[in-house]
Amino acid sequence: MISLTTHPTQTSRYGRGMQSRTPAVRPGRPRSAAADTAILAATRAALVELGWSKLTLGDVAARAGVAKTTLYRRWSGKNELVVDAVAELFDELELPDRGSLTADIEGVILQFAAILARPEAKSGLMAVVAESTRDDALRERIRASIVERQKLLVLEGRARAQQRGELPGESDPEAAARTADLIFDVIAGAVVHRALVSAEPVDTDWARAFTGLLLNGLTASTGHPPPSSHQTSFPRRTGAPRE
Amino acid sequence: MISLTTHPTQTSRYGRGMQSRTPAVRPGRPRSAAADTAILAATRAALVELGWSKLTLGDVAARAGVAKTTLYRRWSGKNELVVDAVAELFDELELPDRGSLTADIEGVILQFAAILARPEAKSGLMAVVAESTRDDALRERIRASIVERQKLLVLEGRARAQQRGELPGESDPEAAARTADLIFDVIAGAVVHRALVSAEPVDTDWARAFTGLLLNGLTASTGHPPPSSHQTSFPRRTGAPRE
DNA sequence: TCGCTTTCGCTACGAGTCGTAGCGTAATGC
DNA sequence: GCATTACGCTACGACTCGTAGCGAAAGCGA
Repeated sequence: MISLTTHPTQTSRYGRGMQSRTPAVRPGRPRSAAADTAILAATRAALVELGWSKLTLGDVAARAGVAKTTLYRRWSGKNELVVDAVAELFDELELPDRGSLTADIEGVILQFAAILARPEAKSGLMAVVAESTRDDALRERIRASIVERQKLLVLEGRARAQQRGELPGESDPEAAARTADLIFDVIAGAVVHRALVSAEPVDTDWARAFTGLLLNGLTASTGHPPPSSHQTSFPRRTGAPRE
Repeated sequence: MISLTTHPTQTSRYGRGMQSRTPAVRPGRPRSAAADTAILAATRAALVELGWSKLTLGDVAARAGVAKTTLYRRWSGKNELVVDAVAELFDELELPDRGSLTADIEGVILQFAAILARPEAKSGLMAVVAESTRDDALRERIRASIVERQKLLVLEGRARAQQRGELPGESDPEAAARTADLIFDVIAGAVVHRALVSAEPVDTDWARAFTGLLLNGLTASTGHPPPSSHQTSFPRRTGAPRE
């Protein structure tokens, strides 16, 4: 929660975390931080009720109890506003140590899917990504506030797996970075495609099958689902399997 | 090429290939098939120049040399029009036999990426997918005219690989279908994510690395260096197609 | 308490888009 | 000829956009 009416906001216009070194205190009336949270919440509510295309800034302003001009003073348009509103949904994304690489991957898949299942994320995220194909500044905003945090989970999970001895250490740092980018695109892309394009649920069964594919590959585990135990061809799972 | 002015179009409004058994010939003046192709081409041109958000139906009509009302008589709105316009881009998608599963996968990845690299596909496809999260009819239209054709390639590639002995035959048809859906989401999702979210090129290097991951899994081949160096605690089922 | 500065709420505005209605005309089949 | 449908064109109300201008409010320092 942001402290209320104490310090100026100035995170919204300049893009989450950018925190460009502007003078800490400016003369004049400070911007209401409460208005920021109200606007972003109103934006998500409007996304749920109306979806991206029918969402208007006038409507958002009315929901937030704020003048339309105030909205335009803080965000340059619909795209930037929705990015910030959706980005807050990803604050809950984290990677608790579940004891094994398999469990960690399954966990992050399900967490990511849980966010994507929310209607305000569905309709908002894809729309701004679509817009970002013609707007470099918007893409950078998305990358900094949403994508980068997801990628960090991949790096964290790999480091943890290497520490456990489940994955070999990396000799070439450049190749390691490429591999991490690849893994990230595969995981995030597959989950998004399953949830939004195929429009089928990302449940534990799917997450388990996907994780098996990711670790063992096609040639090993095609069409041999676990007989009755929910264990794949993997020999061991160290951590306690979340009851 | 569609034959010109001979038979009524009636594919556009009812969705590519649906071909509902309407009376083959209706009384009155038939719809101009030439207008259809002109409108769809104009839509793609407008997507390139303006992008999704700034594309207006009035502009498309003007480009196509057609009255705006004609456009509304054939398509119910922007979404449906763009789906049909983008769907034609996927007509070139096919799966020539490249001799091995590895080569087939790499080939389809690069083909798919080549389509996604075109600006009219970039900005249009993601936008309609975003809209489809709140419009079941639109999602079905996308599925029938775009997604299903991609999925067929996966099935074809697997059948070919099984015939070569590169993949085991499927005993349970239901599990086989689930696996095919999984593979499809992984491939299509990863390519889309790489191209649109990460905004980095899908070149042969990336396609090769991705294919390697897909076939062998993470535990085997992370990175280019010799696979013999570090071995994990996991048993490796390699190479030979287990019957 | 008084200025100074910036934000806020409000109203109003021109510009642009939307989707539809109405009309006369063109193209097909009977 | 007839009936039926598609087409081009014009016009329209409704809506959204993004901005401008204004007076009031909320901070800070003297």
